[in-house]
Amino acid sequence: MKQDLKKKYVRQAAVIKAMAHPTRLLILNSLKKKETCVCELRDLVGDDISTVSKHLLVLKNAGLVAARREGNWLHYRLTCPCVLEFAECIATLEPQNV
Amino acid sequence: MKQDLKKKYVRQAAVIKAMAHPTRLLILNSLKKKETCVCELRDLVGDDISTVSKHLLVLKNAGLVAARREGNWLHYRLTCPCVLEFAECIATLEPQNV
DNA sequence: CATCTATTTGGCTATTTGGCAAAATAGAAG
DNA sequence: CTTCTATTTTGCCAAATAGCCAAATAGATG
Repeated sequence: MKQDLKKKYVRQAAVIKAMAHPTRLLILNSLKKKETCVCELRDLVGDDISTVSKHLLVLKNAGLVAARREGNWLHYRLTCPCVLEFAECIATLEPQNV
Repeated sequence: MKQDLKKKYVRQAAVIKAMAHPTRLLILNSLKKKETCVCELRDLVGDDISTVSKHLLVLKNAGLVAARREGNWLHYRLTCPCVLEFAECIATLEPQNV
Protein backbone atom coordinates (compact mmCIF):
# COMPACT_ATOMS: atom_id res chain seq x y z
CA MET A 1 0.00 0.00 0.00
CA LYS A 2 1.34 3.47 -0.85
CA GLN A 3 2.46 5.40 2.20
CA ASP A 4 0.28 8.50 1.86
CA LEU A 5 -2.77 6.40 1.08
CA LYS A 6 -1.95 4.15 4.00
CA LYS A 7 -1.76 7.10 6.36
CA LYS A 8 -5.14 8.33 5.21
CA TYR A 9 -6.79 4.97 5.80
CA VAL A 10 -5.09 4.47 9.15
CA ARG A 11 -6.55 7.77 10.31
CA GLN A 12 -10.00 6.98 8.91
CA ALA A 13 -9.97 3.51 10.42
CA ALA A 14 -9.13 4.96 13.83
CA VAL A 15 -12.22 7.16 13.75
CA ILE A 16 -14.45 4.39 12.45
CA LYS A 17 -13.09 2.03 15.07
CA ALA A 18 -14.03 4.52 17.76
CA MET A 19 -17.60 4.35 16.50
CA ALA A 20 -17.62 0.55 16.29
CA HIS A 21 -19.25 -0.26 19.63
CA PRO A 22 -22.94 -0.42 20.52
CA THR A 23 -22.54 1.70 23.64
CA ARG A 24 -20.56 4.33 21.79
CA LEU A 25 -23.16 4.48 19.03
CA LEU A 26 -25.81 4.99 21.68
CA ILE A 27 -23.75 7.78 23.22
CA LEU A 28 -23.13 9.45 19.86
CA ASN A 29 -26.80 9.32 18.96
CA SER A 30 -27.73 10.72 22.33
CA LEU A 31 -25.23 13.57 21.99
CA LYS A 32 -26.70 14.31 18.59
CA LYS A 33 -29.78 15.58 20.38
CA LYS A 34 -28.04 17.57 23.10
CA GLU A 35 -24.96 18.09 25.24
CA THR A 36 -24.97 15.57 28.08
CA CYS A 37 -23.00 15.03 31.29
CA VAL A 38 -21.29 11.72 32.10
CA CYS A 39 -23.67 10.68 34.87
CA GLU A 40 -26.65 11.15 32.59
CA LEU A 41 -24.95 9.02 29.97
CA ARG A 42 -24.24 6.38 32.62
CA ASP A 43 -27.99 6.22 33.39
CA LEU A 44 -28.74 5.89 29.71
CA VAL A 45 -26.11 3.23 29.06
CA GLY A 46 -26.45 1.30 32.31
CA ASP A 47 -22.76 0.36 32.66
CA ASP A 48 -20.36 1.33 35.42
CA ILE A 49 -19.44 5.00 35.22
CA SER A 50 -15.77 4.15 34.75
CA THR A 51 -16.73 2.14 31.70
CA VAL A 52 -18.72 5.03 30.29
CA SER A 53 -15.82 7.35 30.97
CA LYS A 54 -13.53 5.06 29.00
CA HIS A 55 -15.93 5.01 26.07
CA LEU A 56 -15.95 8.79 26.13
CA LEU A 57 -12.16 8.81 26.13
CA VAL A 58 -12.14 6.65 23.03
CA LEU A 59 -14.56 9.02 21.31
CA LYS A 60 -12.57 12.06 22.43
CA ASN A 61 -9.29 10.62 21.19
CA ALA A 62 -10.90 10.06 17.82
CA GLY A 63 -12.02 13.68 17.77
CA LEU A 64 -15.70 12.73 17.71
CA VAL A 65 -16.69 14.45 20.93
CA ALA A 66 -15.49 17.31 23.11
CA ALA A 67 -16.26 18.33 26.67
CA ARG A 68 -17.13 21.58 28.40
CA ARG A 69 -16.99 21.95 32.17
CA GLU A 70 -19.80 23.58 34.09
CA GLY A 71 -19.29 23.41 37.85
CA ASN A 72 -18.79 19.81 38.77
CA TRP A 73 -20.22 18.53 35.52
CA LEU A 74 -18.53 17.80 32.23
CA HIS A 75 -20.86 18.26 29.32
CA TYR A 76 -19.96 16.24 26.27
CA ARG A 77 -21.02 17.19 22.77
CA LEU A 78 -20.66 15.87 19.23
CA THR A 79 -17.99 17.65 17.21
CA CYS A 80 -19.14 16.29 13.88
CA PRO A 81 -22.83 15.33 13.69
CA CYS A 82 -22.40 14.15 10.11
CA VAL A 83 -20.65 10.97 11.25
CA LEU A 84 -24.03 9.45 12.03
CA GLU A 85 -25.49 10.06 8.60
CA PHE A 86 -24.49 6.71 7.19
CA ALA A 87 -26.30 4.74 9.87
CA GLU A 88 -29.37 4.59 7.66
CA CYS A 89 -27.33 3.13 4.86
CA ILE A 90 -25.94 0.46 7.13
CA ALA A 91 -29.42 -0.46 8.30
CA THR A 92 -30.24 -1.59 4.77
CA LEU A 93 -27.45 -4.20 4.69
CA GLU A 94 -28.30 -7.88 4.84
CA PRO A 95 -25.90 -9.68 7.15
CA GLN A 96 -24.53 -12.94 5.78
CA ASN A 97 -23.39 -14.73 8.89
CA VAL A 98 -24.40 -12.71 11.91
CA MET B 1 -30.17 0.34 27.35
CA LYS B 2 -33.55 -0.71 25.94
CA GLN B 3 -33.45 -4.10 24.27
CA ASP B 4 -34.70 -3.17 20.79
CA LEU B 5 -32.42 -0.14 20.69
CA LYS B 6 -29.54 -2.28 21.89
CA LYS B 7 -30.11 -4.81 19.14
CA LYS B 8 -30.08 -2.08 16.53
CA TYR B 9 -26.78 -0.65 17.76
CA VAL B 10 -25.19 -4.09 18.09
CA ARG B 11 -25.96 -4.73 14.46
CA GLN B 12 -24.74 -1.31 13.34
CA ALA B 13 -21.58 -1.62 15.39
CA ALA B 14 -20.81 -4.99 13.79
CA VAL B 15 -20.89 -3.44 10.32
CA ILE B 16 -18.89 -0.39 11.37
CA LYS B 17 -16.36 -2.63 13.09
CA ALA B 18 -15.90 -4.56 9.86
CA MET B 19 -14.95 -1.28 8.19
CA ALA B 20 -12.62 -0.23 10.99
CA HIS B 21 -9.32 -1.39 9.54
CA PRO B 22 -6.98 0.42 7.12
CA THR B 23 -6.64 -2.59 4.85
CA ARG B 24 -10.36 -3.15 4.71
CA LEU B 25 -10.98 0.51 3.91
CA LEU B 26 -8.48 0.20 1.09
CA ILE B 27 -10.28 -2.90 -0.18
CA LEU B 28 -13.70 -1.26 0.06
CA ASN B 29 -12.51 1.82 -1.80
CA SER B 30 -10.93 -0.32 -4.46
CA LEU B 31 -14.11 -2.35 -4.91
CA LYS B 32 -16.04 0.88 -5.24
CA LYS B 33 -14.36 1.31 -8.61
CA LYS B 34 -14.75 -2.24 -9.87
CA GLU B 35 -15.16 -5.92 -9.06
CA THR B 36 -11.77 -7.39 -8.13
CA CYS B 37 -10.33 -10.85 -7.57
CA VAL B 38 -8.46 -11.78 -4.39
CA CYS B 39 -5.01 -11.98 -5.97
CA GLU B 40 -5.37 -8.50 -7.40
CA LEU B 41 -6.36 -7.22 -3.97
CA ARG B 42 -3.34 -8.99 -2.48
CA ASP B 43 -1.08 -7.06 -4.87
CA LEU B 44 -2.79 -3.83 -3.90
CA VAL B 45 -2.65 -4.48 -0.16
CA GLY B 46 0.74 -6.16 0.00
CA ASP B 47 -0.11 -8.61 2.79
CA ASP B 48 -0.13 -12.40 2.63
CA ILE B 49 -3.03 -13.68 0.58
CA SER B 50 -4.44 -15.54 3.57
CA THR B 51 -4.57 -12.27 5.46
CA VAL B 52 -6.40 -10.59 2.59
CA SER B 53 -8.79 -13.52 2.41
CA LYS B 54 -9.56 -13.14 6.09
CA HIS B 55 -10.24 -9.44 5.68
CA LEU B 56 -12.66 -10.30 2.88
CA LEU B 57 -14.39 -12.80 5.14
CA VAL B 58 -14.90 -10.08 7.73
CA LEU B 59 -16.39 -7.79 5.11
CA LYS B 60 -18.57 -10.59 3.73
CA ASN B 61 -19.89 -11.52 7.16
CA ALA B 62 -20.86 -7.92 7.70
CA GLY B 63 -22.74 -7.95 4.40
CA LEU B 64 -20.49 -5.30 2.87
CA VAL B 65 -19.17 -7.39 -0.01
CA ALA B 66 -20.24 -10.40 -2.04
CA ALA B 67 -18.35 -12.71 -4.40
CA ARG B 68 -18.98 -14.14 -7.85
CA ARG B 69 -16.98 -17.04 -9.22
CA GLU B 70 -15.59 -16.96 -12.74
CA GLY B 71 -13.39 -19.97 -13.49
CA ASN B 72 -10.70 -20.11 -10.84
CA TRP B 73 -11.24 -16.54 -9.76
CA LEU B 74 -13.56 -15.12 -7.17
CA HIS B 75 -14.59 -11.59 -8.01
CA TYR B 76 -15.58 -9.51 -5.01
CA ARG B 77 -17.88 -6.51 -5.22
CA LEU B 78 -19.38 -3.89 -2.90
CA THR B 79 -22.96 -4.58 -1.93
CA CYS B 80 -23.61 -1.12 -0.57
CA PRO B 81 -21.44 1.65 -2.06
CA CYS B 82 -23.08 4.23 0.20
CA VAL B 83 -21.08 3.02 3.21
CA LEU B 84 -18.10 5.00 2.00
CA GLU B 85 -19.97 8.28 1.73
CA PHE B 86 -19.06 9.53 5.16
CA ALA B 87 -15.31 9.24 4.60
CA GLU B 88 -15.19 12.90 3.62
CA CYS B 89 -16.89 13.87 6.83
CA ILE B 90 -14.36 11.91 8.86
CA ALA B 91 -11.50 13.59 7.04
CA THR B 92 -12.53 16.91 8.54
CA LEU B 93 -12.15 15.70 12.13
CA GLU B 94 -9.31 16.95 14.28
CA PRO B 95 -7.85 14.11 16.28
CA GLN B 96 -7.14 14.97 19.92
CA ASN B 97 -4.54 12.39 20.87
CA VAL B 98 -3.60 10.41 17.79
C1' DC C 1 -8.03 -40.05 -12.26
C1' DA C 2 -3.97 -36.48 -11.31
C1' DT C 3 -2.55 -31.91 -11.39
C1' DC C 4 -2.71 -27.01 -11.37
C1' DT C 5 -4.37 -22.50 -9.69
C1' DA C 6 -7.01 -19.44 -6.73
C1' DT C 7 -8.68 -19.14 -2.43
C1' DT C 8 -9.92 -20.48 2.33
C1' DT C 9 -9.06 -22.53 6.78
C1' DG C 10 -6.43 -23.90 10.96
C1' DG C 11 -2.90 -23.18 14.19
C1' DC C 12 0.00 -20.29 16.51
C1' DT C 13 1.51 -15.85 18.90
C1' DA C 14 1.44 -11.09 20.15
C1' DT C 15 -1.49 -7.33 20.92
C1' DT C 16 -5.72 -4.90 21.90
C1' DT C 17 -10.21 -4.47 23.99
C1' DG C 18 -14.17 -4.09 27.39
C1' DG C 19 -15.68 -4.44 31.79
C1' DC C 20 -15.68 -3.85 36.84
C1' DA C 21 -13.83 -2.24 41.23
C1' DA C 22 -10.70 0.54 43.77
C1' DA C 23 -7.91 4.48 43.98
C1' DA C 24 -6.82 9.05 42.28
C1' DT C 25 -8.01 13.68 40.63
C1' DA C 26 -10.35 18.24 39.71
C1' DG C 27 -13.04 21.70 40.95
C1' DA C 28 -16.88 23.55 44.12
C1' DA C 29 -18.21 24.71 48.55
C1' DG C 30 -18.05 24.91 53.56
C1' DC D 1 -7.56 23.37 54.46
C1' DT D 2 -11.37 19.75 54.44
C1' DT D 3 -15.03 17.74 52.40
C1' DC D 4 -18.11 16.65 48.77
C1' DT D 5 -19.31 15.39 44.02
C1' DA D 6 -18.36 14.22 39.27
C1' DT D 7 -15.19 12.13 36.63
C1' DT D 8 -10.88 9.81 35.29
C1' DT D 9 -7.20 6.54 35.89
C1' DT D 10 -5.16 2.15 37.20
C1' DG D 11 -5.04 -2.71 37.72
C1' DC D 12 -6.65 -6.87 36.53
C1' DC D 13 -8.62 -10.62 33.51
C1' DA D 14 -11.11 -12.83 29.76
C1' DA D 15 -12.08 -12.47 25.08
C1' DA D 16 -11.27 -10.90 20.45
C1' DT D 17 -8.09 -9.51 16.69
C1' DA D 18 -4.34 -9.40 13.08
C1' DG D 19 -0.79 -11.47 10.96
C1' DC D 20 2.04 -15.23 9.07
C1' DC D 21 2.80 -20.00 7.55
C1' DA D 22 1.22 -24.51 6.41
C1' DA D 23 -2.42 -27.39 5.12
C1' DA D 24 -6.90 -28.00 3.00
C1' DT D 25 -10.39 -27.07 -0.49
C1' DA D 26 -12.87 -25.98 -4.94
C1' DG D 27 -13.01 -25.85 -9.67
C1' DA D 28 -10.63 -26.12 -14.14
C1' DT D 29 -7.97 -28.75 -17.18
C1' DG D 30 -5.19 -32.56 -19.00
